[in-house]
Amino acid sequence: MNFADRIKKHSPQFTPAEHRIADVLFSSNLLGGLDTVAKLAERARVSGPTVLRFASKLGFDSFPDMQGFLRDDIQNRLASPLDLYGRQSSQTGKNTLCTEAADIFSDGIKRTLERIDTQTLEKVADLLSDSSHAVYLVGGRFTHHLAEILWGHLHQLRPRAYILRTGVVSPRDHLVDIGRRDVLVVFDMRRYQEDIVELAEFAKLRRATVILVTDPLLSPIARVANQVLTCDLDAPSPYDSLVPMMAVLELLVAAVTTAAGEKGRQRIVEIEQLRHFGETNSAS
Amino acid sequence: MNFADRIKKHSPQFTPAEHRIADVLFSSNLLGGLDTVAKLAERARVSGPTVLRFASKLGFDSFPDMQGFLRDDIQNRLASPLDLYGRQSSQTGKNTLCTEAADIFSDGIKRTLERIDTQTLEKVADLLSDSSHAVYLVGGRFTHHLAEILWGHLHQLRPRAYILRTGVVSPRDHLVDIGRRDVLVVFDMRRYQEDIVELAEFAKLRRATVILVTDPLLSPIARVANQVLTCDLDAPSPYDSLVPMMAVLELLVAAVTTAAGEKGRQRIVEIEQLRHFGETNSAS
DNA sequence: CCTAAAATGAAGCGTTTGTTTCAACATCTT
DNA sequence: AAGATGTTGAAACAAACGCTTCATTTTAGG
Repeated sequence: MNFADRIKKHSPQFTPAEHRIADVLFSSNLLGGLDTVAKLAERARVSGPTVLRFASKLGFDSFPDMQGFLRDDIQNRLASPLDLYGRQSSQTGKNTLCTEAADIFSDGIKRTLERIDTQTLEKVADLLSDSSHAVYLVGGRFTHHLAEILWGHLHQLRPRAYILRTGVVSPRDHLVDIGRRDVLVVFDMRRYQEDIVELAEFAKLRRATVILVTDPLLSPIARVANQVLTCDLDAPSPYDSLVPMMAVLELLVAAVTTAAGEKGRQRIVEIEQLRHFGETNSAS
Repeated sequence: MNFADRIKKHSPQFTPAEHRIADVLFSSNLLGGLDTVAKLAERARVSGPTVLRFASKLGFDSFPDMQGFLRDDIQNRLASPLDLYGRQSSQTGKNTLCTEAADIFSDGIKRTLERIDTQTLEKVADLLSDSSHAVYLVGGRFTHHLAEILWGHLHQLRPRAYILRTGVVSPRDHLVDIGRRDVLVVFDMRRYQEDIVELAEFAKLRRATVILVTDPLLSPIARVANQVLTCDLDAPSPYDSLVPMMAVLELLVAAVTTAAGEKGRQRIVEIEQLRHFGETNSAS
């Protein structure tokens, strides 16, 4: 139930002063409820305690408690305009799950990419394309695969790009060579894994540059990261979505490709030649 | 000038910690700014003073001053429904790469998901949720990682889901057990790899059901596949994009989660318990 | 490598806040 | 009219807040 409904539900039990508070709230799109008790009381021409009784009558344990609920409510309302557009189009089409999913994904990507500022993107692209230092990549349970994919692209564009895997040599051991001017790219979304956090902290200890790709709740790594890119998680399933993070990844690839320039192109040609050499050798 | 523009205007002068605050604000539709200094600081993983310096850097006399401005700003946004659309105009082609990329990705996803018809989706979801047969997953050079991710989800929802990797046991050898009622999911996009094609043909020979996720140019596997899902490839870089394919993958997860129903939920609980058991055991 | 400058957070301060108590007031009942 | 019931705000209080100071850490330049 949203906040407005909650007020309407209890309005029969309101006293005159409480009705005045409700009026003030409605006339401000409920936003007046985010002010202080004193300010709201003044606007409704009632006293502080009356405002508090109002909040408690709505079933909240405290005034800040009510404000928290109200914030969530308003956040929903700010996010919903897209829902309206989505529902309109879904009436013409048949298949709700697909169109709904498309809207969720599009929305997540748009918000995620809009959040990225040019400066950060350029800085990250520079760091990833500069082959005078090494780049290490690592990710968590699911995000590891994104690290692998970025590695696949990065490897084509520049030398000294390494992926950290759990294997015979542990990621931590692999990082033993990381140094001052090197870069560690970490993909970490919620249920932030301790081992990944430790890894990032170790890299930071070695004074490496840490680039973090995470969700808006921010991995603990954000504290030590030099550059942070946040990606929405909204999915049509109960799980978190990797789609916006994948979009960010490919945006980075695009930026790095540009930044790598001629050097990168030459390297791709070399790799191509090497691959054909291998194929013709093993195929025969 | 609205609040978002004000942040963007000052963002070049931001320190890393301040950038993190900006990220948290944007990812909450700026609503996080109405919280207390301490709460906002905690969410951005910075200290209180940093939040105050952030507010003062934006030109506000105090934090409550900033909140007042922000409340007005949000009220304006609530009054006019054109929210996301209006934001582009306030920037007018500043960071074109990001907005352009967002459009490319959104379009790719929308076209891809609109193409999927309900029948195919349901059939695939049924096949993937039915644990009376085994499900094998495989992918190419890049798409392998998508197969891994789908496996990660599928494994949580049902038994007998296997990923084919190149290792000590080759994918081909691993498939030796595949039978009439089993399912092979293949991710294959252009530069269709021969080994993957052969694998699919082998599975078909064994009369298994083949589900193919590919690009609109269609992998050769489409000839033998029982169900085909096509995904656009348009990326902001010269490479092919995996974003729409990732979207399809997560759509499948959503559909399978629904189809798996109570059985799937029980399995998740079991896995959770097992994981905690392992943690408490190894942590001590 | 070292040093100057910038960035950041811990601790503490004074203020404001939300909250409680209780007396004054209004309204309704008999 | 007098009491009972419900409503309201002034005052006092403890908790939480925003804010300042300053030492520490981090970064950048020679």
